[in-house]
Amino acid sequence: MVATESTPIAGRGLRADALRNRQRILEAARRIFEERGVDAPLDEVAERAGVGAGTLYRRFPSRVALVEAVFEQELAEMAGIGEEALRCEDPWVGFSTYLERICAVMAADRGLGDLLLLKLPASGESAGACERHSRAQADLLVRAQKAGVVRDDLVPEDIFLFLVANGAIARLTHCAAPHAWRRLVALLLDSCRPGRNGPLPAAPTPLQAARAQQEHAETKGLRAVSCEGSGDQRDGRGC
Amino acid sequence: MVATESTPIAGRGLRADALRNRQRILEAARRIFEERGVDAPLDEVAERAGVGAGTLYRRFPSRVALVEAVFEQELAEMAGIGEEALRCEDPWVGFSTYLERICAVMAADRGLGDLLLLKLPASGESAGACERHSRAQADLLVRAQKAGVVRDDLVPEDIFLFLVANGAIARLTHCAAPHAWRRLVALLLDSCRPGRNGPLPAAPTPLQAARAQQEHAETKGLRAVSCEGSGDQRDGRGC
DNA sequence: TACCAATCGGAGGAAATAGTCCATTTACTC
DNA sequence: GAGTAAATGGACTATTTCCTCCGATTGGTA
Repeated sequence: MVATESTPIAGRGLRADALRNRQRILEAARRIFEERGVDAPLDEVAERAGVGAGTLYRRFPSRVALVEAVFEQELAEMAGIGEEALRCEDPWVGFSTYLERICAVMAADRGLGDLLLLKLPASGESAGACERHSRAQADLLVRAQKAGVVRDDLVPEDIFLFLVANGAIARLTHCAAPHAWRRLVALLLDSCRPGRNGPLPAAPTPLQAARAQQEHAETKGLRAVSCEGSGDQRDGRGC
Repeated sequence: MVATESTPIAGRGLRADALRNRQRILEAARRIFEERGVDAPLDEVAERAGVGAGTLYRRFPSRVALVEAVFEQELAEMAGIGEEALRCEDPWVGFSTYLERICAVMAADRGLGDLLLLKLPASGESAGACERHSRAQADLLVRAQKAGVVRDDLVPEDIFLFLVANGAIARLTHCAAPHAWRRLVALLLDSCRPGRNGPLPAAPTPLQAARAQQEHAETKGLRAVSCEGSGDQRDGRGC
């Protein structure tokens, strides 16, 4: 395995000025992704970092590489939110505060919000954190169900649906009604309580959810590299 | 008032070939908006219609004009869905089937889905239909609340939140899990039932919802015309 | 038929974005 | 302090999309 930019000791072996620029790029990208999402123009990142476009592209050959480097730490923190909620004794409090906290993150940081809804292609380093996060989500749900405080017919993929919904509200109402997402989350949490509810339509399968996340990544300019000779025909809805 | 293209007898007075082309443009736009949303490239509409870009722009000087002409009828039909649900005797059935039907429309037609979430600037003709639709939505909600089958703390703006959520799910999972939206709608409907629910965070005010819809329209390339000397500074998140 | 105003269509300018290239500059090594 | 490989940055190409302009064409009429 080649030591890439996203290796733990990232950027080791770079010349001092290169290392400095790398850091400035990461900081600029962090802020710009936060404001505009992970599909923000990279030229703008370069400009804000005070480097040329060439420098940015040499350091991070693809948007995926940059996004991974920028959010490496945050991704782990989000998994941490899930694991922390699991340490909460009350299963309902754990489940509900997890959802509230993660949705708050999405509302406050558009880049992280994007990241929670997509699957990075070949996400070498970040894969571990994503894996931990997914497991924490599923554990939170199952624990709450076993305790009888969440309806039994929910599956982990429903959390993905919740996050998609929350992200959309947060994006759309960010300026006009910055707290609208809280209301949606409260309503969704209500709908999670067990009760006299009829049968639900089928949830997405894990595979379907993963494919949706992957397709979403592509719309954000995070397509996998290589793929030589890609036809790249963009038909109507990409199906 | 000048007789514009979107006058009831649209296109009256045009030469025969111009009228024919106008129709072909509308049909092409209808299909392309359905597949890709109302922000699809107009050049593609022209190409599919088999006319030059100039012809399209002469006939419909702005994207707004084209969108209005294309969806004039559908907009009225959507208001009709609401009014039809009001004629349903059971307030809950009316409310829930309205939501299901309108969400189904959004899932099946991305253009209409877009349209339901935004406010067209100066929507001359379509304003009436939108007005009817909003009133029907509010009436459905209030009637269900008076009958005690929907919790009292919901407001009409919550329906907007529901539609935003549904639109996001529909878009994101359209290929991978085409029926996922049904599950979200079912969950949201559950959350509308009255019960032992705690207080909800504040809903967007009508003004806030309207502003969100308007801002959303702008991101779809549906900005109002004129506005001479517009500064047009696009800062980070447009706030 | 013949005329002309209405219409056409596509060439092309402008803006935004992605990604490459290379002449110049600079940090490290000896 | 000089040499060299690394690093730089912005000019440049390509692409996409919007929108305008104008010479060529054609429908409707006399």
